[in-house]
Amino acid sequence: MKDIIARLKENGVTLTPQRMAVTEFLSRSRNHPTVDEIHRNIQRRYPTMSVATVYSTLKLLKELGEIQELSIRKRGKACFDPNPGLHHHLLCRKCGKILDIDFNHPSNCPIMAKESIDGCKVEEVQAYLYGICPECLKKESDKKG
Amino acid sequence: MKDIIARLKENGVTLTPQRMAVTEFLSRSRNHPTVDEIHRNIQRRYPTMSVATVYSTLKLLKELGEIQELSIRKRGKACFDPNPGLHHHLLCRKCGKILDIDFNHPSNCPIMAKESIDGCKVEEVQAYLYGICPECLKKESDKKG
DNA sequence: TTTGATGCAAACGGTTTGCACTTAT
DNA sequence: ATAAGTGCAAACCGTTTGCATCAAA
Repeated sequence: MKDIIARLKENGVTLTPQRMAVTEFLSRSRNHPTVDEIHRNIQRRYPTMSVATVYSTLKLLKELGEIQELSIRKRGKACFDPNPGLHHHLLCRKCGKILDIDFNHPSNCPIMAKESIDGCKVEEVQAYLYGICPECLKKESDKKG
Repeated sequence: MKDIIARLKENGVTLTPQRMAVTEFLSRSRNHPTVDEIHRNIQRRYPTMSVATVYSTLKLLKELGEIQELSIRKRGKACFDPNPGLHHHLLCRKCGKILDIDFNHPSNCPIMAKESIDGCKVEEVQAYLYGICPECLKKESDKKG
């Protein structure tokens, strides 16, 4: 969080209150917010905050490699991840939440052979797991007694 | 191809020329076409073919489990896969094509432990590999001499 | 005749764009 | 004075929807 602001400064980015607000909110969030979630939240403090600015800030942060946009969408809306590094995601089919999943593929997994799967050069892998999150699993087992 | 038509018939689906055309075209295609790709192609033979019908047919085929819609998009457009089974995809960052990738995770891969990754129950995995397709790899090595 | 599929056009919703206004250098 | 960022509204574009028309059982 501190570091990201520092890096933005280093990159000559003008740190306006709006950009700070987006950056801060996204850094704190763990639920891969959509544009309107970010926008609505920030509007509580900056009533004039516009969606256009949210979009432009997200674009900026993405280009600087500080955040990432997921390949998948929440009900048709883009969602953003403050962690730009490689990791995977689970989509809970009960509650719709998207959770970060950290795991490494074992060395005998074909996708580790980064040079050749079906003759393709693989540079990055994003796994989307579909299933049920711990919270919803707990609810289920509670119901059963 | 024959089988899918047969299965549709079994399911009591009215096999209109439009539905046949969509089904046929998608079955033959290997490049995960978008709605307008499907539409444009079919319009050559059925000039009155509407996008609405393409959408409704794709929805129908999806619900019957005969095709799948990918989680990712080609320039913002949904793309469809005639293979509804579990497999993965490579997105070529040179030419933008989406290729099918078939591989199985080894048994020591965490995502095979379907009960528990970070406390989540995993039911299905879709891996999106980002890299370079064989065709573009060839072009590259040809250039180098 | 009734049912359901089609085609058109309008509506919808997320995202992008253009432009006037503001702010900081 | 110049350059850059913001906010508003309109435009954009893929998708969905409503409805009149058409075809089949």
